[in-house]
Amino acid sequence: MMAKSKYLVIADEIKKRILEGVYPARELMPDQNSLAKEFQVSRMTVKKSLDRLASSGLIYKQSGLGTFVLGNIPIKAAGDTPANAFNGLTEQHGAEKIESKVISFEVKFPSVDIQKRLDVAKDSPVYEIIRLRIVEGDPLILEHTFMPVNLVPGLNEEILKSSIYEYLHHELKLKFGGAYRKIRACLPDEYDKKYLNASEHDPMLEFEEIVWLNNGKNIEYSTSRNRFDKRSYTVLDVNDF
Amino acid sequence: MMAKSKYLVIADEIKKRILEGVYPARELMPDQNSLAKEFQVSRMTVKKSLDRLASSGLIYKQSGLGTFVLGNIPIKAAGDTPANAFNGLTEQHGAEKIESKVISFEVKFPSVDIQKRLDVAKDSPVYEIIRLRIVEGDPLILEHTFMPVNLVPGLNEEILKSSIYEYLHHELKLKFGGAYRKIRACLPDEYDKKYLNASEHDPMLEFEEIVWLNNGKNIEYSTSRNRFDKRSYTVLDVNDF
DNA sequence: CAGTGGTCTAGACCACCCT
DNA sequence: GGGTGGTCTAGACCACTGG
Repeated sequence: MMAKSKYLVIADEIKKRILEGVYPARELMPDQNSLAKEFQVSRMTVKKSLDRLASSGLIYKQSGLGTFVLGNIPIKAAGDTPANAFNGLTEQHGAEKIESKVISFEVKFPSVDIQKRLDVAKDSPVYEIIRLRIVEGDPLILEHTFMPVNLVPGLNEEILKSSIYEYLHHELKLKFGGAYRKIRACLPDEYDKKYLNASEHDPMLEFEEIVWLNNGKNIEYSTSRNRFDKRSYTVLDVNDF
Repeated sequence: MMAKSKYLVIADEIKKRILEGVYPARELMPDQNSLAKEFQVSRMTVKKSLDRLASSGLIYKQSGLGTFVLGNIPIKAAGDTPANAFNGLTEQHGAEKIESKVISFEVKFPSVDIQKRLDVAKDSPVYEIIRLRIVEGDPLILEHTFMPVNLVPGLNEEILKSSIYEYLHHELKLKFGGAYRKIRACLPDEYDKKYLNASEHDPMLEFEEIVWLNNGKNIEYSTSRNRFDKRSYTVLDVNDF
């Protein structure tokens, strides 16, 4: 295991100083040369640290002027669910609080749509999984997932009841490369009514996604739904030009 | 104006090669040293180009192995609306296709909530604007916006009918620093029914956001709604560890 | 004008992967 | 071992900002 990079250590330290008010919000913080001298590193390394903080929305750099500390974001709350986050529910809430009920677990040949979305041949089997995720006794999300069998050997109900991501990462040693998600509102269907206690006209928030591995192979296509009053998604957008 | 940086030029060229299939999907592309030699730059510069492409989801780099070209994203479509994009509707659709109807345009003292969200004093006036955005004759989005008057002097109905962003950027020379958005589903209210032709039980997709400038000052707090069947939002998430 | 951040270099060492 | 990408350096030049 490699030691933590200098630029990460420095980024953490600067972040700490910002959060503690050592570098106050809405003011300039020390310039890159001073920081480089203080931390005994080259300016490039300091810049890399600042780039990180800038892309997380904590500071804003302006050539010729300096580096501003930005303020807190008023509508940002601790319970927010970032729309770009890989960690499944289990990591977000902790394994104790979460429970998974397997509604359906089948293997089948993929439909034309699923062939396209997972980039698999028509005779290459896929799992089709429907799971209800329950947080602190409250039914939260209904997941409808497809995964190629050849990429996920040995999947079973026991795993589905705990954490698929855990299995993929630690047992199969797979690494995610990225994901593309679509968020929309929709009407409830029979499953939503049955499992999420949605009434006839409760709006549903739907989350459709494709996840791929670091080798480019698609590992998952899924649609997840939750009741409109249970969950929203957040996005941070940082301007970079 | 500065000339385009080398690393941007190189990133564009590599992107072009990927899209044209010179570097085929799901295969390794040339290593950084070869590219550095080809483009007559240092390896650091090539790496910077590749970092850009990696964070846009086009390639994936793995230490010790090489750089993979990733494939197309199946559910990604040309008409997708990225949840992280600053350009208003006008830029997304082109000024000809879009029309804005001003439902309400007022100046008032901010409520306690708005004081917090815009970080303004209680006696510092704010604009409250309700606009209906119509694309190709179709009512698409109902926007409810608050902006501090002192940051946006001279706002008038004429501007509201065309493009606020245009005014902010080109007339007032303001630059956005970032935005934080929450996406959720909700029930239609009277405005939605009246202006977006939502029926009693049509789910609505709501987009709540705060936008700040590069100096950290909050320029806008708004909630926008569209009918569930008219629009969805997309997010690209790239794994970086 | 001096100071800022952005870019770029040539070279170095490292951890990692495959053989 | 040989090749990959990741990090880091010491220094350089640039464009932009402010006084």
